[in-house]
Amino acid sequence: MKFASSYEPGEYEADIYAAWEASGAFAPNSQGEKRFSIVMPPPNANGNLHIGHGLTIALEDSLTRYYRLRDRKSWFIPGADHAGFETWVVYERALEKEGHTRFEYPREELYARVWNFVEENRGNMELQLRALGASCSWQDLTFTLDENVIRRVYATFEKMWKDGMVYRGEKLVNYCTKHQTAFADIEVEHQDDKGHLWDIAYTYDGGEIIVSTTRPETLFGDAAVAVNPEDSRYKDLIGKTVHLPLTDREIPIIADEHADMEYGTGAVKITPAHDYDDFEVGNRHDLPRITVIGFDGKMLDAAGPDYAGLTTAECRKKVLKDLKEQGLLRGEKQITHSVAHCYKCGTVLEPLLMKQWFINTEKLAKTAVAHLENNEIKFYPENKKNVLINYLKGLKDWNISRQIPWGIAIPMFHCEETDEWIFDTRTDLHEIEVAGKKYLRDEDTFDTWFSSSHWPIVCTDWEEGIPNEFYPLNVMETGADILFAWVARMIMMGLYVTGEVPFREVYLHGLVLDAHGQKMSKSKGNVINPIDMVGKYGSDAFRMGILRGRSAGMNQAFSENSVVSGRNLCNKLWNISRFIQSIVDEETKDDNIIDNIGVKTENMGEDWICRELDRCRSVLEQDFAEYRFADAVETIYSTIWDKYADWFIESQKLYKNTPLLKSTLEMILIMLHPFAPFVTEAIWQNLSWTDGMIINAEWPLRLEYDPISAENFERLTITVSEVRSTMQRLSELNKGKKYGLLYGDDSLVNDNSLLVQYLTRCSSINPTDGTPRGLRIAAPNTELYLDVPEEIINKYRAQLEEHILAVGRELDGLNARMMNPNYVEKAPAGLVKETRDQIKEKEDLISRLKTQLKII
RNA sequence: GGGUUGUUAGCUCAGUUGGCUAGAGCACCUCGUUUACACCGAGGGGGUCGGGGGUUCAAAUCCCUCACAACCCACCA
Repeated sequence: MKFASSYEPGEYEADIYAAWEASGAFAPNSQGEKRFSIVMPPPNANGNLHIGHGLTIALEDSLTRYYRLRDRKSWFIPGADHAGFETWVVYERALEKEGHTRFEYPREELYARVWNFVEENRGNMELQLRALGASCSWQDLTFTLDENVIRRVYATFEKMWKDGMVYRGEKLVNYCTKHQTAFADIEVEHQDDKGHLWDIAYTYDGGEIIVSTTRPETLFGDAAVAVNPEDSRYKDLIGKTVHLPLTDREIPIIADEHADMEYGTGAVKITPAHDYDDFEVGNRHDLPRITVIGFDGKMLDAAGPDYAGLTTAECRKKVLKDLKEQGLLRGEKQITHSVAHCYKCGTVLEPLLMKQWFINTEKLAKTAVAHLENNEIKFYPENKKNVLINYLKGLKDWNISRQIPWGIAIPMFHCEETDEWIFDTRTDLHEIEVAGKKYLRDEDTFDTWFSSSHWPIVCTDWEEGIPNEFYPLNVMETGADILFAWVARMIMMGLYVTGEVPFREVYLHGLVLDAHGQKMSKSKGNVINPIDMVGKYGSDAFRMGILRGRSAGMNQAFSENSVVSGRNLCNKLWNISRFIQSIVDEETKDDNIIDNIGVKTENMGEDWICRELDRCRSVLEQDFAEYRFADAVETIYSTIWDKYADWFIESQKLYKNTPLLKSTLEMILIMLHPFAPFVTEAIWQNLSWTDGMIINAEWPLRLEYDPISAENFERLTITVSEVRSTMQRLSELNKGKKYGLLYGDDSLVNDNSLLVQYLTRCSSINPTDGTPRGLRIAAPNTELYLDVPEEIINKYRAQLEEHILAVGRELDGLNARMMNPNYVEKAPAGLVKETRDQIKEKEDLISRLKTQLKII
């Protein structure tokens, strides 16, 4: 016997995965006409998978396995991300621990060191992907720093450079003085912080103007004081100059809408080099940009000898003290305002002027919007399309320079003599010579999203002019949280490079929250590790559990209970298989093999299960087409448990149709396989008659059955349930007592009396002798009595009367509906007929129940 | 400030274009060694679908409004 009494996932999973991998089943090697291509959002190469990856893999792998079963050339392309900044932070921390800093090494050496660091830590996440059952084509794994990725990114960048979409601009960037790099707007985390608002007097001949600021240390960079042009208080001052405190500078008072009359004193200091709004104001009024804070977060010489070299915090203190001494500090109040922080170290980001490479996104965004509005990409959930379009319509230029060595070097070289920039791919060199002139490489690297935006292109090896079978991807599955950062950019880049959208459909999953709907975070200590779940309940259980009760785009709690129910299903299926195998073994032993007879239904239970399995198949097909994973899991779950096991297997204990048992078991295994690949394969391998591996099996075809016969069985199940329920209630009145069944003019029960007796576990079953006695079973279209002695029925009387009243209330409701002429006239005919039928049914039921009372 | 989504059983969630008595898993209660399975079997309890209004023969579902929650974007001198 190959089947133990329960399924232990740990004993099978690793071997099964190894067997799949060795067989080459993950490659897109079907002979089918259609294809299915999907890429994995690359997890961090040197990290561990988190619960979100668990969800991603459950979704993507279920799809892949489904389409593989449907005989499509299915290609699930795995990836690994160099995770530029993420990895950099981890590495820098490691360096710090050893007592070093990045500034001790040249960039080339740092790059090599991080490469080794990643290489050493790599492989962990790949093992974890295997544990989750990802059936991805490992030989096609793409690393974000692979040769072909860099080549493609350079080609795009060159094209953009030639198209005039790349420019070098001095703009304010979000700068982390700890990590010493700039961030894109999208990477900035805003937090509400407590701060102070100080009022400072700027004096002029014969008066003063009070400005409010949260950042007095930037005062040295002030280029003007702005007031609102509508503000009558300051009308006469516009055009005059004021003295900038603690300096010997005079700055103009200008009129600009930016100054809010309602806020503070209505006058605001303008510091173009250290504030985004002020930068814009400065541009409008042609103000100088005076940088007073350095990249190390310390004050520069421009702040004056007393302040240069201080940190911003020290400087703020001193400025306030000095202002106070001079009597220029006029007020201080506490406020809460939102402040930009580094999402890694929490340092307050400093807006600093930097020369950076920018992509002009106007054309890219416009093209993307046009294709989106043309419905070339279908979104799940649907509303994300409009969210994306709105974002693209307001998109600003994209800063693609990052000041960290770990990434793809920007292929631009600068000649100091001529101040000219040229494109060149020889980024392994620090300096190059072209036409007798010396050029130095820009030290910066690309924003990771710039290279990641090529993901569908590089993973499918798309090349210009060469037909590519797998591009555009069938679907892009990723987190809703990176809709802007990634999905938007892939669409823009796909269109720019290939002229086509990079994928036909987008499925976005939400955040996986903890059991109480809280965001998981290390600091809260509520992080659930998917691999722990796999160890505890098995990979299949985790996959089904995380898909259950989850819909596109929504942040939803992770419930371990759902994983438990997944585990239970695996065991249930295991035992169903164990039972069927035992029947097959019996027959083999008796040398009574009837395999070659072929699969035929021989009784109504068999027709019924064929109908239910066929319905299940068609619901699953629909669910996969529309990405309704939770519904699919629930459908296959209830088909296996509530239908196949509870009714079909039970009835087969009387009628053994072995060929049908075998073929229907194969069918449920195959239908469950996309979600629970391991247990279905383990069973497939243990069954005596199956060939090959289930991963390569074929999705079931439409099943034939007799619908009338199937419907009869359905009726029988209702009758049986009613008998059981009645018996249970009686048993509460008369402990543990069993009763016999008597049937009257009822061909269904008559023809299937043994089955009815078996399923109801009643003590006997006989035809009535013409005069019915006992308690009539309330199920419709049946004449069946429980042979219960009168005194017990008397005890049951009150319950029965209550039941009749309840049915009567329902009947009243239905009658009221029919009395409404508008309903009869306007509701669909089918529905009205249904109501009529129901009324008849209720009336019949009441009469049956009343019979029970009369008999007494 | 702008936007998106949500509020359904004790908990986590379904409910696809309005239409049977609103469903599932887990939890709960009662009974149960019956040719697989106690990770089991049978039966059962539990919801005026966030509040209020409207449209309709009919609303958990559509519209308005209020409350609460989450997320995203922008911004707060």
